[in-house]
Amino acid sequence: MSTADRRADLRDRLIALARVRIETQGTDALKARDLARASDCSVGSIYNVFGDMHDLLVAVNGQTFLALGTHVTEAVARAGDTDPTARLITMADAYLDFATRNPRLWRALFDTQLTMQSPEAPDWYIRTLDGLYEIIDAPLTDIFPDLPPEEIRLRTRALFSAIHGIVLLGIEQRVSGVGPDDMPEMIRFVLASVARGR
Amino acid sequence: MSTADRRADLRDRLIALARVRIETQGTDALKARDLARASDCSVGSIYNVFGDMHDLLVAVNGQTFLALGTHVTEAVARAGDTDPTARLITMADAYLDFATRNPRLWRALFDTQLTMQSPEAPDWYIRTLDGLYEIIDAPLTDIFPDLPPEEIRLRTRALFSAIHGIVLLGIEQRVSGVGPDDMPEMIRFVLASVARGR
DNA sequence: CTACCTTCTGAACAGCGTTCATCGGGAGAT
DNA sequence: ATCTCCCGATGAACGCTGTTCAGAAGGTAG
Repeated sequence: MSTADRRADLRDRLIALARVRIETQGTDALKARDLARASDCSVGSIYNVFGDMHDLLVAVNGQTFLALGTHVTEAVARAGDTDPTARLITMADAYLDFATRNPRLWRALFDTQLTMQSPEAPDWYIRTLDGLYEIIDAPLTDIFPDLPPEEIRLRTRALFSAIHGIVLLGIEQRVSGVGPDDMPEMIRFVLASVARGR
Repeated sequence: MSTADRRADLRDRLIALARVRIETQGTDALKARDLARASDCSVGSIYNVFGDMHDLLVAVNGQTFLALGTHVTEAVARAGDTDPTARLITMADAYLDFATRNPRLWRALFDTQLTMQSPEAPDWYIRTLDGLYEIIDAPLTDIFPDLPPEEIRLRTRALFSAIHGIVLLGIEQRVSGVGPDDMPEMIRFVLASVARGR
């Protein structure tokens, strides 16, 4: 077993352990010493595999982001809607469903402020997000057939951000009186309005 | 000068200093020792005034939240729009403007996860948010005169969350290709669609 | 078997929020 | 004015972080 293999092994083990920690206790539960103990290696070895703890969080987020993408994509494929409005709602519901079932992993995607230190987003991030955008572009193009692609994309980003905001504030229960039961109705209100605005 | 007065004084000084720290360097720059040095007191005194550092952050957020509320309210009053759609857009633009001009203070409002430890939101938080909701209710009632108040409030929360999402992802530049220039257009797209859905 | 290089190790370091035994100064009684 | 006493202020100390790096351990080539 080569050195590279062992490093890859440790890397996978650390990511798996880190994901469990985040899933069950949240991002703050990622501790170097705890992971070293659980993965049966020294704290120093973690830094041979990841530059720092933040890199490990990013690695977990990469898996989460991919899982989120397939969750939404499969929901759209499964529903097989032809009506563009229904397709938008299916996607938003799938997004809400993923966030509801994996609240801490989903939160972890956003509570790493990649805005401050590293302006350049990772490549996989751009590509995965772009894949998500493309499947939103499709129904929007059906609804607004006369708009140029860049106008479609602007609306795609607006809708994604809007749904994200509804899910975010809903899940955090930051907004008084918002129960999880209200969220599908809120999603339908926004998406149906947009679709009707043809 | 009584003890209570001195405590109140220190409290105000600490809040002011903390706000400057957050404004210029972000929430992570709130350090007990740094604040003690700057406010010319001991670290222990901070804990005589605030239960812990988180309480201090909440105090700063309280001021920020009030300022945000008046910023939006004044923008609506200044514009004096009669058209409900224009009023919604004025409010959303004011929200965006506040977040753009005070990005770190605005961020600080949300990166304290009040979701985990303290389920009960502070009283002032509920009341301020409710005041914000009421001024959104008004134009929405104009647009949907036949809806009962609770249906109006549901749409109010949906719109607030949606605009919040657009501003959030726009300001963090998390979403690839979103420039600050696009955000007013995205806001208008969502709000105009909703208003047209009368 | 030796010599060398790479990898792994965990004690050590700097810094954090928080606590609490200790101290000092102001308020009230004499 | 002086003495007590008590309560708020203090900052060293505690336990916890992430991160580093001198040295140990181990594998490999000669």
